[in-house]
Amino acid sequence: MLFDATTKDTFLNIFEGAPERLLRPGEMLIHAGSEAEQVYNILDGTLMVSRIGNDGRRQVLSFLFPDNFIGLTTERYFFSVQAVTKARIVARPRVMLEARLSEDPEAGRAFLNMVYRVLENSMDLIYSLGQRTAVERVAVFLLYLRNRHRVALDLADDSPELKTVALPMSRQDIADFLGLKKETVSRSFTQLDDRGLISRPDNAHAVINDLNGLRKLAGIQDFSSPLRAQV
Amino acid sequence: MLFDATTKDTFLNIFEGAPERLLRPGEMLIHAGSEAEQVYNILDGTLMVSRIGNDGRRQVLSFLFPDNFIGLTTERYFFSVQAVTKARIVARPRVMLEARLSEDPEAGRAFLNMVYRVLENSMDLIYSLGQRTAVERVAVFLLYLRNRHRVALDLADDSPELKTVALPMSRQDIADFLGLKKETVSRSFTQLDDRGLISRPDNAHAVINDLNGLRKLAGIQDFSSPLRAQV
DNA sequence: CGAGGTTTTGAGGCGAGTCAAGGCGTGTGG
DNA sequence: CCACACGCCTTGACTCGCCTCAAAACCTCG
Repeated sequence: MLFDATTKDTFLNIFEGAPERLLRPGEMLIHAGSEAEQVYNILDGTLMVSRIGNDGRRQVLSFLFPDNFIGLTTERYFFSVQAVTKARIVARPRVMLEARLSEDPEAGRAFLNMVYRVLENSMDLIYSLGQRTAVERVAVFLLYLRNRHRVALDLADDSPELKTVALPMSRQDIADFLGLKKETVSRSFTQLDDRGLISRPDNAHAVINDLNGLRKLAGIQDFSSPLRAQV
Repeated sequence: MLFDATTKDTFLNIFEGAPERLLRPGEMLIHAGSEAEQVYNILDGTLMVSRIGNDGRRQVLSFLFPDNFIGLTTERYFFSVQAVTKARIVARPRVMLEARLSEDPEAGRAFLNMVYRVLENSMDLIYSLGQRTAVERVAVFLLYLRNRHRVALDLADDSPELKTVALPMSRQDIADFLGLKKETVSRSFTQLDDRGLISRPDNAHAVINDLNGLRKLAGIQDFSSPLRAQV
């Protein structure tokens, strides 16, 4: 859930009336190392934040969805951003954001809260990569997507709309996010299916049959933190 | 390098004249889930940020050193902080920080920059955990400590003081940081030693004999980003 | 309907984990 | 000042989970 900005944060109003841009699937929006002159907000579609080593290894840092903010850096981007699906975004010069943040303490606070959420999510990912097994990682991944969907549409936790989670990204993308190989991701899905926790109508969707079972497997309600009541 | 605040950031002046507190090795400063009423700055010693699953698995998120800031959250802490060595810290109410940040845009900017550095470092860790092998992780870990030392003392990259890096934390702590088991950490150190990259005068120190070799192994100068010229 | 790409499944290998023993360093008490 | 005990680190032998390489199944789209 890196880089998100839920509940229509105040600072997002800088994007009102901003110029739109369309991205085709796979199109690069930001190359790591480039100057961070623009910041963006997503209107529609799924994007992907990643970092690529010079030997070709790729780590996906986050998936981005509508209303997510892109631009968490100063000067230069230290990550790349790429469209997963066809996407629609709006752009503003970074200076406009900065002006807004320093003139309005309320916007500054909202922005900082958004950054804290990003940080917390990156810690969740660190925990997954460092401590969880392959199946567990895939289980939390599904819950993570479910939760993204939930907050984006502002739904109740038991809303029937959340039974199905969309998987717009490839197995390779998921693998690079979870620190696994695509074959292992595939096998883990199969295993969750065999255990009766999910079913798969097609490659781009997973249906959650046993939410509590998934949560138990994922070890959610962890971290002895009342904050993270559910994911 | 999570949670650091190098180059004496402006906002740190809230800690001038703040009450000191001493921590014994192993002492808890923050329990995950507790209210974030205070923020801290480290004067002396090494601390450790971690998250613990309810099955006992522990992920160390970051090590903290003098001048590092502690308190990146709103409301409640979603991580624990614990002393590694004997440590001296100063504390201020979080509201004092918030007042400072909203009244002085310059402090706000400095604070945000610090948070961006923390984010960038957590991405480095994510890359390590997701993509690197055991020896590679240990190699970057040594370079990471070296760099912490370098910025803390404001030394040149080739300063002879940086030949030796201190390892105040246990092998278990390192293992939980790098997503490995302590035996694997130990074997990786041995391997770096055998390859002639480092030598180990004692358990709490490593001497870097071949900096370029270590960097090459770590795949630093990665991410096609001019920013990260060296670590 | 066929071609190319993606996903799944299978067989075998390897890197890191597990379990266990031995070494080393530190601190304490004789 | 030495002896011993305790905790931590290292090393060894073996296991297992994920990776690698390869083939088959499935989708998508011309």
